[in-house]
Order: sequence, then C-alpha cells, then structure tokens
Amino acid sequence: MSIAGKRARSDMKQVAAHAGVSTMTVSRALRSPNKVAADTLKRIEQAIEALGYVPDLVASSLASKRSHIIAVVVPTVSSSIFDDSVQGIADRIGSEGYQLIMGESRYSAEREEALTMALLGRRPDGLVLTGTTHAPRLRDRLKEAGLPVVETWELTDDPIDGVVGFSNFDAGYAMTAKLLGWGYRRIAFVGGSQEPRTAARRAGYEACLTDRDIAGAPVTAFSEGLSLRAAATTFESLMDQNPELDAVFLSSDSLAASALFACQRRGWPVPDRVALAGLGDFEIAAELVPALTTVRVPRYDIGRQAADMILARLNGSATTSQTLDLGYEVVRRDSA
Amino acid sequence: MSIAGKRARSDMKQVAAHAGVSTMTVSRALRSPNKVAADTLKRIEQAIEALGYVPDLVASSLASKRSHIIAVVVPTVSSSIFDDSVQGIADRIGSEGYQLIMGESRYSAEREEALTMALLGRRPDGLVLTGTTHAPRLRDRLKEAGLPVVETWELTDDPIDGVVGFSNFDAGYAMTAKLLGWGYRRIAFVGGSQEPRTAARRAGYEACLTDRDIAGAPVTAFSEGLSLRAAATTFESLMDQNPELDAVFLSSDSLAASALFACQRRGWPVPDRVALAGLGDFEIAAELVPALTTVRVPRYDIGRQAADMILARLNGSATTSQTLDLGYEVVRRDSA
DNA sequence: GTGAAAGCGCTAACAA
DNA sequence: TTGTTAGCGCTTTCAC
Repeated sequence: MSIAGKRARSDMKQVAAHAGVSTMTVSRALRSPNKVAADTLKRIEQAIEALGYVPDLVASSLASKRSHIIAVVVPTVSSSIFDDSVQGIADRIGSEGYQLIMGESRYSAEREEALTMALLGRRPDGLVLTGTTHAPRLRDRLKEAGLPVVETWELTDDPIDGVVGFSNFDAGYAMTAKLLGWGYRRIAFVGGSQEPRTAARRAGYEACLTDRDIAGAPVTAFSEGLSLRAAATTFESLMDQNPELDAVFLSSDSLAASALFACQRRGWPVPDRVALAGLGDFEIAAELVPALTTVRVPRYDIGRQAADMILARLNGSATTSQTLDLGYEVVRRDSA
Repeated sequence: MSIAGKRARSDMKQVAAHAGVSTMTVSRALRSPNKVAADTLKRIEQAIEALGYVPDLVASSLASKRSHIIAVVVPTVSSSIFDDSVQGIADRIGSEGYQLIMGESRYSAEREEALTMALLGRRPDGLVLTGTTHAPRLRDRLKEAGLPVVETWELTDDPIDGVVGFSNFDAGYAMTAKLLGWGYRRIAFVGGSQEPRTAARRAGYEACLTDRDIAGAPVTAFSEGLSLRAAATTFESLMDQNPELDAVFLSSDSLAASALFACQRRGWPVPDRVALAGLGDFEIAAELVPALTTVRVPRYDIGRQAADMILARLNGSATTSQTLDLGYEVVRRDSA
C-alpha cells in the first residue's frame, strides 16, 4: 500500500514557490538562517510546515560534498563492549547534526575491508574503526582517502590517522601485577584468540609473569565464540586440569561473570577457592556477588573522543590528528 | 594531514575512459554485470582496480531513487535488549547490499519524531521503528511517506504499515499466571514506567491477578533509568516494605539479575525466600545461579523478520505489509 | 539580502 | 551490447 506512494514528496522548488522566493533562499534559510531576512525566513518556515517538506540530504551531500555522516565499523553490534563507544560517538555527533552509519566486521579483517569500502561509498565525513589491526590494502586506501579516520580501543606506533584508546598490553600487565601483589601465585588467563586486543592483554599477562619470574609457565585457555556458556565450560575444564590455580584473569567481565557463576554452581567460594578478575568494568561487575575485581576502561569516552577528534578536524579547529591515550584503572573489589 | 587530501578520488568517468567505454557501461558493469560483454567487463574491472575507484552511492541514490539504506530507530544503542534485533536486521540486509543508518530516540516520542524525520532526509528505502507508540504527526507523515515502515516489539490494531512483535500484555499475563500456578501468591511487579512495552507487561500482570481474584492488590515498583544499581535499590526497598512477598516479576532479565544479586548479598535463598522471574531470556539468564525463570522473546527474529518484510516489499514480492506475531515462551528455570 | 546559472556523480529512458 | 541525452534535488559561485 504505502509503497505505492501517496502525494509526491515535496521538494525545495515547491517550498520556494510557496514562499515566493528562489530555491537558493530556501537553502540559505535551512543552512544559515541568519543570512536571511526575518520575515522571509518566517514565510519559508511556514511553507516548509505547510508542505511537510523534508530536505533531501542525498542531494545536499552530492552538491556540497559534505554528507554529515560518520561511518563506524565495530566487530559486532550485539556486544555490550562496543555499545558504549557507539553511544559516545552518537552523543557527540548527534548535537552537531551528524548521523551514524554502521557496519559489522565480525572480527574479520577481510570483511572489515569490504565493509569499510562500501561505507566509504556513502562519502562519510569521517570514519571510526575498531582496533588498529587492518588489512594493509585498507590502510593504504584510507590514507589516500583524505578523510579523518580514527582507530579506537588500542594504541599503535603506526596509525592511519588519529587514535583513541589505551594499552591493552599494559592493562593485562597491570592486573597481573596486582594479582601477584595481592598474593596470588598460580594465575591463569582466559580469553579469545581472535581479537588482537585480547592477544595484547594476554601478552601483557605473560610478560608480567616472566618479569617477576614466577614459578611455572603461564596457563592460558581460549574461549572463542564469546558465548557465556562456552566461557563457563572453558573455565571449568581449566580448573579441572589445573586445580592448583588460585586466580584466573579473564579478558572481559562477561567471561568473568560466567566463571563466577560456574564457581557458584560448584559451591566454590570466591576468592578463597579461586580469585577472579575481569576487564571492562561493565555495569554488572559492581553488582555481582562477590563484586568483580576488574580493569576499568574508558568505553564511552573512546567513542566520544573519537567523534570529537573527527569533528575538530571537520571544523578546522584541528589540522592534524593525534594519539589519545585514555588509560585504564585496576578496580579492586571482592572477587580477588 | 589526510584531510588536506591526496590524489582526488576517481569517478566513473575516469574509469570509463581508462576502460575505453562510456560511463553507462561502467554503471551497468557495477549494477548488472550480466548485461555487459565478458571482455568489456574485465577491462572495466581492471580499470576500477587500477584507479581504486569506489562508486559514489550518494550520486547513485540521487539518480536512481534507491538508497539501499534501511533506517533504524531504537530507544538506545547501549542496551542488550535491542542489540539482537539490530543484529537481525543487519544480518538480513547485509547480504543484499543494504546498509544501516541508526538513531536513538532515548525513549522520547518527541526525539523519535525529530530523529526519524532527519533520517528520512537520507531517503532510506525502508524504516524500522521500535514500538507502536509514536507522535501522531509522525504516524501521519510516515503513512504519507510511501516507504515500507515496520514497527517492532509490540503488536497493534492500528499499525502505520507492517508490524513484527509479540504481545507484551500477554507475556506479562502468562508469566503471572505461571507464577500463580507454581503456588506463589504475593507477587510484585518491577519495571520502568516510561516504556510502553513495560507498561503493557504490567497491565498483563495486573489483569491476571484481577482475573484470578488474588487477595491483596497488585504491588508494583518503578525502576527508572534502567541502571542495575537503581534496580537493586528498588527491589530492596520493595522487599523491605512488603516482606510478605513470595515472588517478584521484573520486566527484564537485567533487572531480575540485579534483584538476584541483592538477594545473594542479603543471604536470601532464591526461590525459597522470594522467587524471581524476568523477561527476555538474555544469555545470562541461563547462567545465573539459580538460573532465571523468564519469558523468552524473539529478540533476534524481530529484527530479521522486520528486515525481511521490508525487503519483500522492495523486491516486489510482497505488495502489502502485514502483522507478524512472533510469540513468546515462558521458560521455567530454578529461580521460580 | 536575494537570485540565476552551472554542475555535483550517477542512472533512467531511450536510441543505435 | 553499448552509447546519448537529460536530469535527480540540492548548493556553489557569482552577480545584483
């Protein structure tokens, strides 16, 4: 029914005719109302209201070469990890009249490249990428593309353009050091292996153990697929095979929560039987019983600052992108 | 730096020149390669590769009046509730070359209207809305807009166009009936009051108690803001003021999890001191200890089917939108 | 403060 | 199978 179309959408020409001015004046009324006489402006506004005119941003983008769109690539949309960053971006750009176009890389560099190129077809004014590991060809193309690009959630010596994040290596190292400081000695690490960020956390964990020359090799287990069920299973078999473990560091709070529930099912007291630590400081971390010891990372601010960096470039108030290290913070609660 | 621009983006004309054909042939090679001779196609592909050409979808949209964009309005992006639906949409449309443009209504009908009109400026081929409660003016405009619109997460007698969801009233009613069937008598309801969907669940709950003529009025508490902390506080004061309660039905699994943690902190056995039930069947529901009794709702499928409905309309394989009731299912676990 | 002409990069409709 | 012409709805530029 509705696809058949009712009365045709009205365009700027109709608004102009209705208000007795030229389209140029309507355009000005929309973009820079202060350059239009007050009464003219009022007539135009009435015409817009009367006709239910909605400016065609597609035509506007084509003519002005400004789309007012920011493209965002995340590994997955259904993951509380990146949601907050997207929220940060949305909050920052929404007030400036920008809109968000999104795509999912599904943790594949190949898909990321294809998707990003497709998004570039919309001629976004800026691009936010997750991570700093990308297909080399994509990096090259983005460097040539001439639009502000911000990589997030990691730091790197060789950015495409701007970077906003923190050191996942350091975060992994710091939590491990804290656990050692609190007296734990047999510490395992659990996390996926696909994500470069998790790999960096693991590397930090291993480096810390090596530095402190802790007896016994690092114990690591992989929990792919990110499902809570898989995480619980992984944790349980890890504990079965290494009953001497006194602490487990999981690469995200979701995994840690899952491990905690596994302990509860077994009747294991946490942290007495085994201490648990996560990463992220998700909202649930403070609510869990015992509350979760974790590494707080600036999820929301990563998005906000990334958007800010892009807008600064677009407004001309910054000519060069930068690297912004937002840091992290170990938060000790009761689980370790 | 990169904003200064490197070598200018190449356009279709350059590709055409490089391949020795007209732009129209390049356009065909892109949209319907089967209508182009094999060797011509190859030359064009080489030209595209050589020039690093990325088709301008903005110009394409303007000329063809097909944007290949689906607009989605959700109350909030950082909420696991709608993520899965967005994922469902993304999965369904991604394979068809469509892209997603998103905005947040923040649970405000006013914001929803402004946002939706702004999104319509991008001339999306379809629109997915959350809920069936909208500003009347928005409804009118969308009916006139002549594009496929699908409302989700609820059912309604008076849709704008298509609807995909389930009855929140029935879901609330069903869970309440089950709780009564399991022997609970003093049942409270906790949920926000802003969301129409929560209100419908509450109405279902109240209707059930009324129908069964259960002694005592329904006990309800509001937990706004959606924060887990607020939910815990609300639950605790509810219990303090109504110590006789033997079951609490919370309008989402997040709230229920929060209530469960509150019980754990107080050393209250669940369900013996108080039974807990949620709604959503989030991934965490099955992992909690005790595992959460809840109402499973088709979060992912809502998105998938909504996208499907839109695509069917766009492909002409459906001429009229419909109402799709995806149902719900009470899942009994250990918490009630 | 306002308008006229030109054109953004592509594709519909037609023709060859 | 391929090309030509016109134009999508707006904004740029320049003139008044």
